[in-house]
Amino acid sequence: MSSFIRLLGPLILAFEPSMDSERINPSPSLALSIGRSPDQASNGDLEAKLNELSEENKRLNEMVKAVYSNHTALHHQLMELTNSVPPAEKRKRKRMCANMTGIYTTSVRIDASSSSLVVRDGYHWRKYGQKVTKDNPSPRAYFRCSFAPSCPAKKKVQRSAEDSSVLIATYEGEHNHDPPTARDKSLPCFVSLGSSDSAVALDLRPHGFGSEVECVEFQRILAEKMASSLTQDPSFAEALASAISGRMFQRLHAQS
DNA sequence: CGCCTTTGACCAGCGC
DNA sequence: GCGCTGGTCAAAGGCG
Repeated sequence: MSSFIRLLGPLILAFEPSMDSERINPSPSLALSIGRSPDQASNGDLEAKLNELSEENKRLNEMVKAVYSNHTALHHQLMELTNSVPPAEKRKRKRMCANMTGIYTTSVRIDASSSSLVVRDGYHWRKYGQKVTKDNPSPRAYFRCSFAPSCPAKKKVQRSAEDSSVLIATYEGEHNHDPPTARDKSLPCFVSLGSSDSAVALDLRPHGFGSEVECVEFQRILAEKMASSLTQDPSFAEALASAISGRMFQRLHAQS
């Protein structure tokens, strides 16, 4: 959950609604000229386009504000639920937190029919145990980092009790070595979208990004990955083409 | 042959 | 003290 919020954080910040209308800066690539060259476009047309884009930007800002307020409300609910935990459970959690810093959990959606408990995250893990726990019918698998013998990093993987297609991975301890490959080192997080057999791989190192530069770089890579996945998705391309052609048809219709 | 998973046994902590 | 539960160990066997 925390890693999920951490992932969402930069995105939410990147889309933080702004009340400053001067910051609205429609991309030149969006300024479509239908049926005539940019030289022929009159100031009136450009003004109309600008107004239209401003309106659209305003609508998107409203949507983002709504999403942001929903996120805030959910966060409050989560805090309330956390506070309503029975005292015994509270003590247990407090003890666990005191003894083990750097514990992070993440959920990964997989194929529900798959029995695999593997969460790919770029590291090499060796399974050393499996146990059926009281609160969940599906077994919990215990993994230890096998890349370096002295590495204290561990993880537990278990299917969600509510949704068997979701794997809950709990990471404990820090890796005392670099990720196995140079690619992993330069790419702290990679996200696969679309296919059912894909796994979301997250770098859950407790200290997060080493610097603001790394964070910005991560956001850039994440955006590229998402854009790449979307452009490779035929259904998305089809929807996009449909939206653009619909828009063009509207404009032509309005001009005629 | 080395590395991995599986699985039953064992251990420690906690509540009653 | 006893039973329950979660976490770990280690032997056995599979696989490339």
